[in-house]
Amino acid sequence: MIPNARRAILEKQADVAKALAHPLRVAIVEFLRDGEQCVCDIAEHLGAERSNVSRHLSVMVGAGVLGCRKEGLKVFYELKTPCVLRFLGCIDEVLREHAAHSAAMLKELG
Amino acid sequence: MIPNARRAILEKQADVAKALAHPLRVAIVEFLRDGEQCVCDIAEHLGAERSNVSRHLSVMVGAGVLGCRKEGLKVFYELKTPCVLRFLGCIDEVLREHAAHSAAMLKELG
DNA sequence: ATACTATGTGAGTATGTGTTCACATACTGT
DNA sequence: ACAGTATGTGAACACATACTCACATAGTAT
Repeated sequence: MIPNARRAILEKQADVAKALAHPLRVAIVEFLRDGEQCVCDIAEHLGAERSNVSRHLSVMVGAGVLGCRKEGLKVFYELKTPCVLRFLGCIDEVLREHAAHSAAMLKELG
Repeated sequence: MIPNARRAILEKQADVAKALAHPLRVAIVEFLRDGEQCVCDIAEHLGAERSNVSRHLSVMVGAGVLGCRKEGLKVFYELKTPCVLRFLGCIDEVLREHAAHSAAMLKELG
């Protein structure tokens, strides 16, 4: 049985993972790899609706993954910690491992 | 605009993140830190329904995060790569950063 | 064979999420 | 003041997800 305090932390941990649990959000994080960007440029880069991008961005801000800064009309979003990129690195490692395993299975079948 | 091949990869990356995007699944990964466990022991440890745990486990297997092994009546699940734990480490780092920022805000207010 | 245990799955329901549209807000510039 | 641009948000809808229950399957043991 898991104590109550632990459950609260588990939820926060899951929220951070959720922040990356959508293709557009992964793409946004990668686009922000080289520095802050405004909503309109992010939306154009993704080829997505601005209002939709705005929502995805606020999800990630809420989880603590992104920070933002207002400047005139525009709002610039940036990665809040570089470890988010290592995060993506871990994901890719899982995918590579998964792909390697599938390839081995295929070879096994002949 | 994002090319089609890239979109497919983004979905897989998001699926891996999704695999960790639930409190029970985070708890399962942490429980498997020290080695494989069967469904019934995982369910008991979490205080959750077996059928529910079984579903969560197959989500993670599908994403390439877990692997499983049958032995008699029981099925043992284990982490497929140690990088999943570094994954959790990154999450905790985001949370610490987030908490530190909130604490600084509070101090700012006096 | 029967009884028992561990696991997985179909169906149904409740809840959450993603997307779009229209509109509100906030700032810039004339 | 006005027009124009960037961003955010409420409402509505479609869709996905989580959970529970009941049941099926597969293995063990007597």
